[in-house]
Formats: sequence, structure tokens, C-alpha cells
Amino acid sequence: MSQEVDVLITIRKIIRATDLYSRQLSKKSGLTAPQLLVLQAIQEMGAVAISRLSTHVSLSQATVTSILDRLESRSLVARHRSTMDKRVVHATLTPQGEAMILQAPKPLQDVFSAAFEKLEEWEKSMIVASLQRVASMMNAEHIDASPMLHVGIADEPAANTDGTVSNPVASA
Amino acid sequence: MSQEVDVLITIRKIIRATDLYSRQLSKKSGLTAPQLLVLQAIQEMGAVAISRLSTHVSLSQATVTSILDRLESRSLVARHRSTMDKRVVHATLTPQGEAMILQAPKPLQDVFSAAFEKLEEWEKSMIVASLQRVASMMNAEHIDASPMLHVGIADEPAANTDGTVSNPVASA
DNA sequence: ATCTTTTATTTCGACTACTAAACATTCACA
DNA sequence: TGTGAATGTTTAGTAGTCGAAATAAAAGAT
Repeated sequence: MSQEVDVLITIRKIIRATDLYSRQLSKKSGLTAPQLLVLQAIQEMGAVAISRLSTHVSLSQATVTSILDRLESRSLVARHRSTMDKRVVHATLTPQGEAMILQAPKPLQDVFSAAFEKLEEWEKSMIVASLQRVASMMNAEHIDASPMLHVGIADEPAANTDGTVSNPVASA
Repeated sequence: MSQEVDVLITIRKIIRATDLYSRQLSKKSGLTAPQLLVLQAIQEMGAVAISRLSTHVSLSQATVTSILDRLESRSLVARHRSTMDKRVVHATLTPQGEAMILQAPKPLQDVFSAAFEKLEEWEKSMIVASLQRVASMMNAEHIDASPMLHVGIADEPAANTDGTVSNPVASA
């Protein structure tokens, strides 16, 4: 079987495993993977604008907003409108948020983390590099670039004529 | 930032790219990736029970049901209750469904393949190996381990040969 | 024959995720 | 200074996704 197919199948598995893990995480700690990811990003970056946050975690602003809604309703994060620029909203961790993050499982399942940590440095780097390569190959500009050449219906050019992804988060 | 987090974030990017591609597909052809996948499966398998369908496309029955709802509301597929066993529902393509499938683009494969093919052999191998490494580290048996349904599968001969969590409906 | 278990599908609730559009502000510049 | 473009966030609407619970029907057991 071809390597391309291997790649796609494997990606499918990873996506599925990630999703299942997220549900499992949620059952255990009350936080889904994206919620935890956002929480950690805030911890890392301090009071941070939503837009920076969304870029950092590779989710659209709208998605981050809805994740923050849930986190805020549970008092794990707080929003503060910036006084400098009143368009901007900064997210911060509440003490409960800090506490939550400390006791929460690691972002990927413990087993994965443990396994990953044990790898040789070169292998970890290789994995990170490979994933990033795949991500960039699948990335919007590529997807957008040669988009539906094979389509039967190619009635119009790519979604965005300017060639960018039309999302507010901008390229990754 | 830790490599572990890099891995997570990169996976998110890959998931996102996949999703974006599906939306783009939907704009062009009116079908999202999962819808197309289901449609193709029906074409391939003829009048097919929902459960067989869901196994085939690796989605839960609940998910397939909701996808079918949309396809049915657009008259692309039809459901027929089996007369043999009245619990069973068979899905079939309507003529419109057949027509749709003929002019629909292929799923992600082609786009990705185009980029992938251009890589050096060593790089392709590296990517495949890395992805598989990740998938196996995230593997179903680990994920399946804690939820609560590790019924008898504790030291089982592994979940599935393909590494996916066997259909939740079937297991347990 | 009836009661119980198993199997097939749908419904429900929750979450992630996106785009597009609505708002609110700020900025640029005539 | 005023107006229109740009920027940051939220809202609205649609999909996909799952597990769990609800139905419905068939099979098995007593």
C-alpha cells in the first residue's frame, strides 16, 4: 500500500485517538483537550489577547470564544477588556484555573507523554518535524492553491481569490 | 515550549486543515467530506444497513445517522426499513445521489498526495514512520484503558489490527 | 407464552469548529 | 474633525462527533 495512503490512514487514526482521548480527559478532569490547551496557553502567556491565543492554539477566534465561554462560566478564566485598546479582551487564569491546571492530566494522555519522553532526542525532533511537515503540506495555502483541480465541477477558483485562508487567525 | 506541546498543537493544525478542506469541498460540491465518504460507501455496498455503513466508514452509528439525515433531506439517499428484520434500516442512493457522486471531487487524498509525492524518498519514509510512531503511542489500547469499559479487554490481543478503537458500539 | 437479553437505530445533550455577519473601537488621512 | 477602512471580539447558524439513553424488534430462556 502506498505511503500516501499510509499517511492519511495514520492521520485518521491520530485524529480519532485525539478525540477519544479528549472525551476521556473530560470525564476524568472535567476539561476537554482544547479547553486544557487553552488554559495552558493562558498560563504560559499571561494576560493574553484572544487573537494571540487563537493563533497560538490554531483555532479560530470564534472557537476560542466559545471555549472561553465555558471556562469562564466555571470560573477558571476571567476576561478583562483592555484599557489601552478597548477592542481587545485579555484572558487570565483565576486561582481555580491555576489549581485546575496543576491537577489536570497532561495534554496528551499520560501514556503518550511517558512514551514520548522516553524517546531519544533525535527521535522526538524527528517526530515534531514530520508532523509539522505534514501540517504545512495540508495547510490552507496548499489546500487552497491546488484546490479542486481534480474536481469535476471546478466552476470557480479557490474560496478566496487572494489565496489566503479566509479565517481571521491568519496563516500558521 | 515543550516538544510535547508542539506535538499536540501540530496535531491540532492537521485536524484543522482536514476540517478546512472539508468545508472547501462542501462549498464546491455541496458535500462535506464525511457526507461524501458515506455516499461513496453506499454506492460501493448497495443497500446497506446503517451498522455496516458505520463500521465501514469508522464513524459511530449516531454520527452516521445524523449524516444520513442531511443526505436524506436533500434526497440524495433513501432509507428503507428491512422487511426481514424490522430493526434494520437500509440506505440506498437515489438517482440524485448517484449523479452527485459522479461529479463530486475526491476526498483529501489527491490534494495531499500531490504535495507528498514531491518529497524526497527519505523524507516520505521519515514522515510515515513518525506518524505511525505517534499513532501507536496514542493507541487505542491505552485510550481504552481507563474510561471504565475496559471490561475484559485489559490484556487483550490489542484493540484492532489497524489500531483504531473498534467501533464503540461493537465493543463494550 | 412470557420474561429477559441482545441487537439495530434514533434521539438527546454536550462540545468542537468553522464562516459570515454584527458590533465596537481605533486608526488614517483628507 | 469626520468619515471610511481596518482590527478585535462576539453572535448566529450549520456540521460533525461521540456516549448514553430511549425505542423497537428479534432471539433466547424458563
